[in-house]
This record gives sequence, C-alpha cells and structure tokens, in this order.
Amino acid sequence: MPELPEVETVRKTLEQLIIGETIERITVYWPKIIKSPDDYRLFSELVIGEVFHNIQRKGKFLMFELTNYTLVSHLRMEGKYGVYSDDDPLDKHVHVVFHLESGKQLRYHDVRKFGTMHLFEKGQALEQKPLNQLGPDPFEGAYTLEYVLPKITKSERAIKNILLDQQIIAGLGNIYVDETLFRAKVHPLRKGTTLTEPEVMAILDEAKQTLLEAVEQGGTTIRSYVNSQGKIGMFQQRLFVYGQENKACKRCGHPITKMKVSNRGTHICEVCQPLNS
DNA sequence: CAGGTCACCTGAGCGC
DNA sequence: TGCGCTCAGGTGACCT
Repeated sequence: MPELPEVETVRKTLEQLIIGETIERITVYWPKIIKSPDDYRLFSELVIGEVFHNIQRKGKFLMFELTNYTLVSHLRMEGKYGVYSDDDPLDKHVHVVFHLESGKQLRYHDVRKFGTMHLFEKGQALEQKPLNQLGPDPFEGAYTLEYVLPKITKSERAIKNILLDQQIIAGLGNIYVDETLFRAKVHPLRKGTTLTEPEVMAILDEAKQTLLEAVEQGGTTIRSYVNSQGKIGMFQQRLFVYGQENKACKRCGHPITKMKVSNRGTHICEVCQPLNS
C-alpha cells in the first residue's frame, strides 16, 4: 500500500498510541509475515516484556525501537496497523497481534499478506538486510545532487525505474514517482543518460516537495488505505496524474493518459512530459 | 548489470 | 449469479 508519506503518517499516529506500552505476548496467525528470526516462535518469545520506546522510519520501513530489539516492519501493498481494545472483534485479515499489558492490542492487518517483519538486536537493524540495502530517503542529509546525479545520468534504465529503485532513493513508489515526473516535466521512459543536470535537479526537488506535501496531507487514500486512527489521507485531491486517466491535465488541459512502464501502471500528460527532449 | 517474468496473496471491478 | 480475466500504493528470486 503505502509509500513514504503513508508510512510516515502511520509512524506519527502510532507514536501517539503505543509509546511506553509493554508487550505482554503476541499472537502470530500468519507466520510467513515474520522473516527473522527464521522461526516465528522465537520471534514471539523475544518480544515478550519489551517496551515500545520510539518509532522511526527509513524509506517505507517502520522501525519500532524496543528495549533490547528493533522491530523492522514493511507494509508492502496493503499492510496496516491499528490499536484496539482486547474485546474488539478480530478481523479475518489480522495476522499479528501484540497484546499489551494495558489491555490494548496493536494489530497488524494485511489483506494480501505481503508485509514483512524482521527483529534485530538493538543497533543491528541498519547494518543488515533489508535496511542496509536502502539509499537515502529524501528527508535525509545524504539526499544530495552530488550523490544522485551520477546514479541517474550513468544509467540506461528508464527514469521511472530508477526512481522506483529503493537502493538509489528510498521512499518513492508508483504514485509519487508519477507525480514527481509530471511536476518535473520529464517523461517516465527517458533513459537516465539522456537527462540534463537541470532536469535531475528538478526531479530531486519535486520528489522531496511532493513527499513533503503528501506528509502534510496525511498521505494519499486510494481504495483502502486508512491510518492507525481510522483517518484517511487527503493528498489524492492534489494528484496531477496518478489515477487521473482521461481527465484534463491541471496544467494544460490535455487528457491524462495511462501506459505501462515495466508492467507498472504509469500516468502522464503527453504534452507536459514529451518524450523527445 | 539490466530487463523480463513469476511469485507471494486477496479482493474489486468488469465483460459476458 | 457466476466465471474468468485484469488490476492493485511492493519487492525479491530467478532467468535470459
């Protein structure tokens, strides 16, 4: 489901709800969510008695800082967290329940079961997969033109694919890549090697600006995304191209078209984002 | 190294 | 109503 702004919204919401809570035990209904330790039963034992001290985010990953461990969680397409009372009825798509000593429960809900959880000893999370594979996210200091420019201009890949690559920049997904490229007036199929420095600068600026605005709006709600307090994001009102096929471009009035780029649905304004430039 | 395909899962929407 | 197909905010494995 979520890209950086949605994950950041979840992070901020959960921070208000579970910091200081102690895990009494957990119930895992779909063990494949738990990627490390290998055995989900060990995972379940290790988190007993741990306290939620704070919650960080790197790219699209949530990092729950516990007493002795860091829980790294990725929501993939449809993962959601919610805090419930222990007598609230359990939805069939809840796969992991953290029973808290207060009687509250932190529940992980994921219709498609694609999400992942990794547990690391404190201080180890950033040193190992998956987090050590990530490039800087746009709110980190390492996100600079000097770092990104050669990564892009030396690549024969389509710029859309480069921006979706979490090893180069962490946090962008299908929605925000389409929005970023529209705002930067760059066609998604342009090869990295064809982009000029001003174009790359525009992409970097627009990516950060788009994510910043989306965070301010609480993320984008399409289909099912709801944050941990049941609130929906508002950024979908500000989308220029994603999901806007056949609607008039907000800049020039030409209809937005939908195409495929490496099998991902891709939305562009053919007038604002010409391919031959 | 890059690109394509499939796999992981379930549900919504659409044509027939 | 039901069937079959496509699509979905992501990523990793495996193959050319």
